[in-house]
Amino acid sequence: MGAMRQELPVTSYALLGLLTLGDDLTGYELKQRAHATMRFYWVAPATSQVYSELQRLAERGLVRGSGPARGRRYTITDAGEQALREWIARPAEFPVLKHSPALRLMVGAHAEPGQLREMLTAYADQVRAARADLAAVRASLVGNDAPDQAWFHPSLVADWGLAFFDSELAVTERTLARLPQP
Amino acid sequence: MGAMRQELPVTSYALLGLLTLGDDLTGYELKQRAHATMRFYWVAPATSQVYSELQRLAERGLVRGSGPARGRRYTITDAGEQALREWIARPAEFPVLKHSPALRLMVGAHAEPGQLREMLTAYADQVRAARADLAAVRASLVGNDAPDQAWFHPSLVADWGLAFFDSELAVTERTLARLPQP
DNA sequence: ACAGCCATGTAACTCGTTACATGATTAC
DNA sequence: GTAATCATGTAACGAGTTACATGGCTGT
Repeated sequence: MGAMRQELPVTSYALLGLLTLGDDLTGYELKQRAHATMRFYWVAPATSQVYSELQRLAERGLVRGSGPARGRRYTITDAGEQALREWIARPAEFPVLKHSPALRLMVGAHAEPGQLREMLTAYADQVRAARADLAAVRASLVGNDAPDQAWFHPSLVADWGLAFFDSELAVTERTLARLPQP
Repeated sequence: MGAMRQELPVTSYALLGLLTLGDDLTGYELKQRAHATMRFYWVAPATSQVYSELQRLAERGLVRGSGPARGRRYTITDAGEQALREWIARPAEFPVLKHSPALRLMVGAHAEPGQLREMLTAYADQVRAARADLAAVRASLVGNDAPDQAWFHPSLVADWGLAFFDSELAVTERTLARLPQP
């Protein structure tokens, strides 16, 4: 019967991907996991979206829910794994960055003196906090992150994120040093 | 006459900010400028959105259009500059990254061998191309980028973007080296 | 008993996109 | 003359958000 191969947004594949790591999840747990890990290099969808996305994936036959309506656990199906493999093979979109501190810096000529310094130091603090969160995630993968183990690819991505945060910190400090001193 | 201080999305301020650099622009030119510069750290809005955004900004009194309907040029108003200053002073949102290559890497366990290498080398090429585009923008600012000159802040942002691309390139290569060799 | 977390959804809305339409001007 | 670029929009749509509603379970 017809494959009903409608296009799905990337976030659908992201959630589908989370279901391939570890075991079956409820919608609630999936939302938690997305927030804990995926938010560092993709957006973490709103709670309501996780549920509607799961329904759509179930309609498409890419996940299967089992158990009572409350506490129902979702598993990726063979068709889901197939769809995921096809998505991986497609050319990757170029990353989209929405960098509000940089945007503010661009119009910094209109800021009061000192405002940019404040903004950048606050940003550096946020980056350090995010980096610490991600470092904790990365630490939890240690011991199972060899090339033939389950957390190999997730740990590659976590390291990527850590490098991004390190780069952001370095640039922020370099930029602070280039601003007119108070 | 109440201030009609409705919230605006960040993209509105981004476009408003572009109008403070250089001279008045038509919608068409604004779209070009956004694509040439802003896309590196914010999304470049679709053409149609630029026009509707300009209409909204005009309704709010933040920009003023003058001239015939065709070729009309928009200037930021005093109220617009005020709104921009207030926006700069607000706490900056944490950057949002939608990193499709990293997302694919996360589920790399389901990819055919070699697929990840292909994806990452293709990504590195894209990054190099984007970096070259941005480097050209940066070069055009040289000579007017001292702290008291017009392109000081834009050049800070351009350098930020170049550092981001350099970091991405380095991480991509490091990740390639960690993948099982073919 | 009450707070907080677990768990699932609906409704309304905004942002931003693609596809399309239209026509003028410029380059070759 | 015809292709490309300049220039401005409308319409339909989709993704994703916030606000809200509902109720069970758990710890204190």
